[in-house]
Amino acid sequence: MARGKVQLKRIENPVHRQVTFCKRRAGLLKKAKELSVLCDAEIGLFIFSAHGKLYELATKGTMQGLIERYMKFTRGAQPEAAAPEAHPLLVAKEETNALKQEIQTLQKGISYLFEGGNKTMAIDELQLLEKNLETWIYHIRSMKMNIMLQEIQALKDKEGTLKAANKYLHDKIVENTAISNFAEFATDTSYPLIVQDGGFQLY
Amino acid sequence: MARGKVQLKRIENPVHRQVTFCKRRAGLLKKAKELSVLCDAEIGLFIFSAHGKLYELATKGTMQGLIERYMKFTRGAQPEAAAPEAHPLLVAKEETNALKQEIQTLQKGISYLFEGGNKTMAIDELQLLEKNLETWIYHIRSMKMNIMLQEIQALKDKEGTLKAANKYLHDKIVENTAISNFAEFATDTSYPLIVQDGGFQLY
DNA sequence: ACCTATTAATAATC
DNA sequence: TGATTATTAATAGGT
Repeated sequence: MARGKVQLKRIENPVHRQVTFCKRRAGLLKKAKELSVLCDAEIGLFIFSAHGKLYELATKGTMQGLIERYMKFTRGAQPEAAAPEAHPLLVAKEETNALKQEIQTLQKGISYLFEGGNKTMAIDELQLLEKNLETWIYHIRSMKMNIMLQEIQALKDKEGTLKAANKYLHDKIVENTAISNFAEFATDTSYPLIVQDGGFQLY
Repeated sequence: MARGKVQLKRIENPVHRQVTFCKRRAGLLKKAKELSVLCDAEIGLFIFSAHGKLYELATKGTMQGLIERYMKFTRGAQPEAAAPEAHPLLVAKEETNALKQEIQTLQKGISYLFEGGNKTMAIDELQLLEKNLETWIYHIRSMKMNIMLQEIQALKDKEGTLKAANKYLHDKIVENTAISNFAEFATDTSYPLIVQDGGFQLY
């Protein structure tokens, strides 16, 4: 993607290869993060350099957790007859992973908050604050959400009632007109009697 | 990288999100293959879509094999205290407890932050934190709020239209009845033609 | 490591 | 889905 096409084969010059490895590795990790954020996907990625160094990314929880999920998934596809839930050790490890993930989520949030680059704070102070932020946001958000969801539901109910009333009245007019022979009235459809449903979706 | 910058946040529109997921997933897998070929690296990549579907790439051998290599590598890097290996379940439970305690400690911190009694932190650090915290909360909140307020407004608009249509129809009936002497029709008010405004308030 | 000319990826659109 | 295309993003080659 620059100054000349690239051939899809091993770069023979070791210097070029190393440089390209660094650059493309960074690019790949960035792309993986972006995909996970943009599309709500969970991604596990590990790269072994030619010299055996490991680079990894787990977009949710730990790599261990993602690998376990992967194993479970593939095991499910290929039923290899293994009693999964019976082992208390597995259960305990899953719980551990869940907790680690919770902590990681909080840490991710704070790093977003401070990505402006103030490294001057103590780690313990930062960690203390992380949870506070999440907790507070969660409470505020859920309260607001509840209120608004209530209002939306109330309005939707009201809409239903009005539509029903509307249809009832419209029917009455048609019926009435038929009896009275008010022909011009029966054809008066200029007013929007029916309102289309909108396309809003909440989640 | 096209027709408009992309924001690094979850794409809310489900259609856009799905399309982007397909495209970027393809791109990511391609990039991973390229990196492995160009730079002689071994790459394991798995992607779980939001709906749980798995996409994977292993540039050398099977994913299982790569995972094993990964495990071996990380195990080597983090030598887990050899001694208490006697009882793995106990170890796992201890880890769980430690993590729970960590979370609890973090949660306690919120009272520090919002009850004014913390002399242990530097003032300027606190002020910086508060400011960032509020900014972040504001952003999250306003995004959600905007979506919901839009829906509420749309529903209110629809309600207004329906009410107007309702009133128009009702008037027509009254007028029609007066002309036609359908006395019993004019007094038919049993149906709820008018809906009272509810008492919800936001803010 | 930093710079740019280019290529590659892809968001919007049909 | 599958193309098309206008743009942005990534990066190869150089300094």
